[in-house]
Amino acid sequence: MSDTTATDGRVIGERALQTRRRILDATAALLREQGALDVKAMDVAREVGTSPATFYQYFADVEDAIFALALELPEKVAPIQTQFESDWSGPAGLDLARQAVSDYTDFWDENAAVLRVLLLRADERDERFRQVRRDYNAPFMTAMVAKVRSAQDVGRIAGAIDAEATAGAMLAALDRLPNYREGFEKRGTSREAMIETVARLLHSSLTGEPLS
Amino acid sequence: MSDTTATDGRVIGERALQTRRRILDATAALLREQGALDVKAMDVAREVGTSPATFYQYFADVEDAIFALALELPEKVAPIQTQFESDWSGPAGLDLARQAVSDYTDFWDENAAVLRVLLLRADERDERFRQVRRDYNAPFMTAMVAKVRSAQDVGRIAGAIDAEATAGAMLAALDRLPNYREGFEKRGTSREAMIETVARLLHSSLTGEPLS
DNA sequence: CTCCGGTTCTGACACTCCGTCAGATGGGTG
DNA sequence: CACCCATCTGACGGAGTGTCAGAACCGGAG
Repeated sequence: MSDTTATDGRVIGERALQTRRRILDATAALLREQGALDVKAMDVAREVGTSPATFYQYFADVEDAIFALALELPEKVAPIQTQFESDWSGPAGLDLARQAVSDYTDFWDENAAVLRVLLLRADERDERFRQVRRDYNAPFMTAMVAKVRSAQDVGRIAGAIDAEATAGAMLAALDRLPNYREGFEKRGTSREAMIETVARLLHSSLTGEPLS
Repeated sequence: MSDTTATDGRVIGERALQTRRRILDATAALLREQGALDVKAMDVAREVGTSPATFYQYFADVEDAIFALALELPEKVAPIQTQFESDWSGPAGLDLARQAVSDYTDFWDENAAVLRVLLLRADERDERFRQVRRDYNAPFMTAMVAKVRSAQDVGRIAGAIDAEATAGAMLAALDRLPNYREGFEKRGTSREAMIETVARLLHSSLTGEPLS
């Protein structure tokens, strides 16, 4: 699975790799411009300046191309995931949380179109998208669950709290709020205020330290 | 706008209303079964046992039909929204929060397919879906923002916290977690544990009372 | 330089779906 | 029963889908 292949299973060479890449880039661009429901294989082919048949040489359909884009996300997000692994206790921890939330928000802004399809198809129970969502989420979840558990160990967070659910709720906030930012800004909540607040919620919910 | 019309603007009668309804129900069913990217106008027509032309008499395309389904959500969710308006302070408040979270989760389970498209298209900046999302969200947001503000007034929550962002984060948790439930259950977190935890997070974040 | 063999690309096609119309259908009313 | 108007649909031109067989391309080998 580590070699990239054509739809017939053939391992592809340098020239083909470049074509495949141009198709992926065009798919990402159209996804951003037109939304997930409107991207046609033929649009992508036109955009790349190639024949539709070429598109089908590399991807079974548009969803398959978006899936390939989604496969690239876990790797891209890895540096941010490590930020969630450091110790967030104490006031310095709040700074770390701020940075992490800010970076994650930036990441969302850059990859929103693909992330939305990834989440949508995973929510719709498509197994392969679910697998990618797991790969994508797992490091965040593991890191955040560990924070909650260790706060529970020292009695800072009640045992009745479920660590997984807490981590999931925080990830939910991180994943949906970038989509609301524009609305927030219209009503006077700046990006910074949003990040500050979410960072505090994360910090408090994960470490059990008071919401200062 | 209060009368339901055909695509040519004509106000429609009883028989047509029933046809329209059957089309909407079939759309909802296919949406649940196949996911948003795969529903074709022709599939819907086949499902209803009618000609495709009939579909286009009532809806411009599949998205338009889903939009009509989304329009029905704000009304359906109203009873749950009022639960967010009561006073959640004190331990009795936690009970109210539990009930609200539980009901909202049920609502999501029943309307997941349409909700997902509503959020997706609104996130993709489609203006009419945005409008519906606003109508849908506003009562939740208003109620939750008010809770945070009044907690801030009595000094329970710091002024550096943004009330809108807090409410948004909680709504985010409510909107995404139902989609993760299956995964949670596989890893040992029951629906009840999830609801309990989210209820506590909401209660604590919105009232400023400690995460007990 | 030219020819060769494998790789990559595409024209052409059959099929399905889209979206529109003019006209057929049907059920309520006098 | 006959009419009328709301409703439905057959039929069509156009666009997108997906598949081939063969054309174009490219990097050696001679």
